[in-house]
Amino acid sequence: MKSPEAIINLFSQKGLKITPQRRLIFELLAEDESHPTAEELYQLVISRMPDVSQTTVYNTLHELVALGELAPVENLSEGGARFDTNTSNHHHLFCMHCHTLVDIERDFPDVQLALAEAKGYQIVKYQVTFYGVCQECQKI
Amino acid sequence: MKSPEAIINLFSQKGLKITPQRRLIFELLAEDESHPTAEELYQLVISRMPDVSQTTVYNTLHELVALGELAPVENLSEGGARFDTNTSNHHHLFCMHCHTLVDIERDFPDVQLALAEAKGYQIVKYQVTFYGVCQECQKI
DNA sequence: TTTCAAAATAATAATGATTACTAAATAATA
DNA sequence: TATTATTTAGTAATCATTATTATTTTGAAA
Repeated sequence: MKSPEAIINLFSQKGLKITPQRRLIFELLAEDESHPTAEELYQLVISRMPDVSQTTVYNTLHELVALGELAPVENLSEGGARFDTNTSNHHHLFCMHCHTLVDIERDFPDVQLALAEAKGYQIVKYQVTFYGVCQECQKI
Repeated sequence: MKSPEAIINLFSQKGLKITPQRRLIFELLAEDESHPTAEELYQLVISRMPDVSQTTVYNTLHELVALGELAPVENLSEGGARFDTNTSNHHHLFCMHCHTLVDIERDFPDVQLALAEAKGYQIVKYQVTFYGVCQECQKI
């Protein structure tokens, strides 16, 4: 995700206010690659600023998604929706055992649908998800 | 999905009982390609057999998934998890506007990760999802 | 066929994630 | 500094799903 400063500028431009709670959330997300759920982020937040409410976390996540700086991720794990701080088009590696999600920064240029195959859909993007078992879970 | 008769045999073999409710669910799913949610299937069910409970629908869906005859689908729409009656490895076309999901029966043989790219994961399968706008939604 | 144990059903309550609501606190601007 | 719109925390409400339980039904055995 963009730096906290960049996000702060964006929020200011849109007339959204900068609060200490939001500052902290921006900082936590800037260094995050774990595709956290709202709850996971909330736990992180209150470990540093104990009185922040869930509402604030949900609210800020929604603002970030609305601004296109954060993306909801399709996922199959429990515990709620996950968010991706990497909003560029990329792909995923999913551990079917522990539900960890890892980014893959590589293109698959041959993934193309012929016009007939697209069934009238106007294609915007595609996403490849690899399902497997991560190194840790293979040991178990 | 397999024919109702085939599913009935499977259930019998496993010691699961065949009820009129389950018969109906098997029939509805056999001819379904809409990737329904539990709720959507429940509505279909009660339109034909009004006293069936949600519990029964959820329960039967779970049994089918446990037997590998039905697959939960990753999805980004609201209204709960979707189920796929096509359990073979295939790909999807998703309308970002109306959230319709359509199967694509074609392979992308070049989607392969080199050992280093797999980051220690043991890959089981991969799934390509195309995001776009369906023909109906383009008109709006 | 009747009997019977195991399984399934319907109804209901409980849970977990998320959204809605609201009064009080705060940020940003004049 | 005063003002006003926004944000916050707390709470209740909602939606999808799971758990619980008493009753009913299935399917196999007598």
